[in-house]
Amino acid sequence: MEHRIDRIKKQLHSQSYKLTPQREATVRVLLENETDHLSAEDVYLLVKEKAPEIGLATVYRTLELLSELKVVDKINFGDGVSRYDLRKEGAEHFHHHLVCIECGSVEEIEEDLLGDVEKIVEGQWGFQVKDHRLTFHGVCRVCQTQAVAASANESNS
Amino acid sequence: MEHRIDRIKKQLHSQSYKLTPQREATVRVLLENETDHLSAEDVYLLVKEKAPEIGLATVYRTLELLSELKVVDKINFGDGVSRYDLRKEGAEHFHHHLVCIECGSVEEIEEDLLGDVEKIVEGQWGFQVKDHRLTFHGVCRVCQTQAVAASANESNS
DNA sequence: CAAATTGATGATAATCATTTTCAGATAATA
DNA sequence: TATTATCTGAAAATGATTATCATCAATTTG
Ligand SMILES: [Mn+2]
Ligand SMILES: [Mn+2]
Ligand SMILES: [Zn+2]
Ligand SMILES: [Zn+2]
Repeated sequence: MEHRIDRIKKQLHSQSYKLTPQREATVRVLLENETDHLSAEDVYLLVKEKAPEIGLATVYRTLELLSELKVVDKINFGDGVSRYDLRKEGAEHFHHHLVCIECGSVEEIEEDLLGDVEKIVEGQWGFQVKDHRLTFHGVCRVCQTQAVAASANESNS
Repeated sequence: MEHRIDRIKKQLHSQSYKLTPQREATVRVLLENETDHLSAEDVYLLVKEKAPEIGLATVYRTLELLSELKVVDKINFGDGVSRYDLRKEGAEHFHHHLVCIECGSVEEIEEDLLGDVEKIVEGQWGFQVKDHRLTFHGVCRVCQTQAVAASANESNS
């Protein structure tokens, strides 16, 4: 944890930005909720618990800054809000997401999986890939089992 | 063109929606600008040219309706607006996009390319894929050539 | 046919996420 | 220390989208 904050601190300094207390508190919240996909408002409420005087605008500014530095990725699942997702340390590309259309759960895939596809895109379209966004929409494991159970229930009622 | 409108008309009717003049005008604008990625406001301004009395709210309502019917896909490239993209006729999945980080151009890929990846996701994650969103961020062919030209220019100046 | 119901529309107001403004703090620099 | 640039919180502004509501047109009912 401290190690990752140090890392981010150095990244900020390398562009002559400072790790202010507000920024540090924000980064800590992101690290402590790494598996979630928090909106700016979500982050704001969590940061307020440890730094009650922080303003919402500062949270937005910090998230924007971390986005530029590629510490976080800004992502949009189609509800009206942007969500901020910590990039795994050393990851070249953004990770993928599985969004369940039944229950709304979001699962992550760390594996790249797109190596071959990117080769095709570079070769066939002459497009130099720097990053990607991939989201699958479908039915998660849990909802599949529930659907099976429901239909079984139906057929013997 | 008329053929595709007929198709959409039937799709609407099958859910007991009507193809009103406003809805038809909106669909026509989408068909006539198939390669673009229009925002609701964009669509509104274009529809106004052929049906000046239409209201913005109706355009939003129509786009929402077409979204439900999977006639269009609502997409978000990270600027603050939703864009609406006609789905190719008979296409099972949404097509992919190449967004240039230099010039902002957006290119489309109709080929699916994700068959293998989806097999892995279904097999390894037990996630039943229904649709996907894939966007590559990088440098388009045009900007690559310009970059080469610029650096060549630099080295012999 | 006349009356009643329904669905769709346009104008407007309301909502809500995000950005901007600005005056005051804080930290870096000379 | 004086100067300068950076950062901050509060509040106002912005801009996209949604909700409201009175009206209209088509459809159904009696
Ligand atoms: Mn994620
Ligand atoms: Mn497209
Ligand atoms: Zn689910
Ligand atoms: Zn380009």
